[in-house]
Amino acid sequence: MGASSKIRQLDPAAICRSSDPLAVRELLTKIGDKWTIFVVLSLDLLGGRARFSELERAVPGISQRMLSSTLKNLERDGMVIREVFPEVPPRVEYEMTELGRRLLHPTQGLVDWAKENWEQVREAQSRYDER
Amino acid sequence: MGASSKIRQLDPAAICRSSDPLAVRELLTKIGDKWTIFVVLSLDLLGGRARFSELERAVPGISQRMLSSTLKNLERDGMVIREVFPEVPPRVEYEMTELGRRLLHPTQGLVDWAKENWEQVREAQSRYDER
DNA sequence: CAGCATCCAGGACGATACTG
DNA sequence: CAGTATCGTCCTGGATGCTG
Repeated sequence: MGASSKIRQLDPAAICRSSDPLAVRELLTKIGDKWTIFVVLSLDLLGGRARFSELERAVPGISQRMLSSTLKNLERDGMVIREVFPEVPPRVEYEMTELGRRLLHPTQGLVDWAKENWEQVREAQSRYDER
Repeated sequence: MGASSKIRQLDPAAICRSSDPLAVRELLTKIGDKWTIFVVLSLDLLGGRARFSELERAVPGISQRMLSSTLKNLERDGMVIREVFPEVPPRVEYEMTELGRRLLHPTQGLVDWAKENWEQVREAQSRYDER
């Protein structure tokens, strides 16, 4: 991109005008929730395909309720596909879609940023709280 | 850690081990809230420095309460600096720090992703809801 | 195994009113 | 102008127990 180099700015107003005023914020809010990013990263780590219990183990601290709900949202958003095998005991596998995989790049950018800067953030917080 | 270039993967477990298990998620949750990204983008748009009322106008729909609270968090995290001018009527200016500016790149990545993919997400949701 | 149903506590957020 | 205070609502998410 960068064809018209003029529109290289970040324009919140433009964001709000781009088709749907709520679209961007909605997507950002989605992946900003407590578990989505970790589930997405874990699923990718597990080769892009895993079953429920594998994810449960891969994401320490997540409850069944939240894993279930997070996966359901991801499925609804087209990020993962849920496949049920008619077996006993039941087996369910979740696979990342192409759309889901595209989320990995910007996510990685955020994770890197967080890793590189969280210490400075902590220091700033300490300084702030001292007063 | 990180010496071996093999560790180029996204490892949630590694994320959890990197100094503080909650750090990454905490930062992600922060910028995933309802207003932070828009305030950051707007402040950048306004030249990296603006007063309260300018931001209020730049971020449509935000209330004084939320703008105030969002700015306070950003200040605490070292993303912006709050400068009070002892005048009548009072004037307060907020300026982005270097740390805050560093947040812009990954944020832009997310915004781009959201813009490029929200339509596909909508379609997926429609298909899902039809059943 | 892979979940759903229920209950509950805490926080996010909006609306409104007030102030140095 | 740049907030704070207060109130009420909605939603998130944790804990627990039950099921096909």
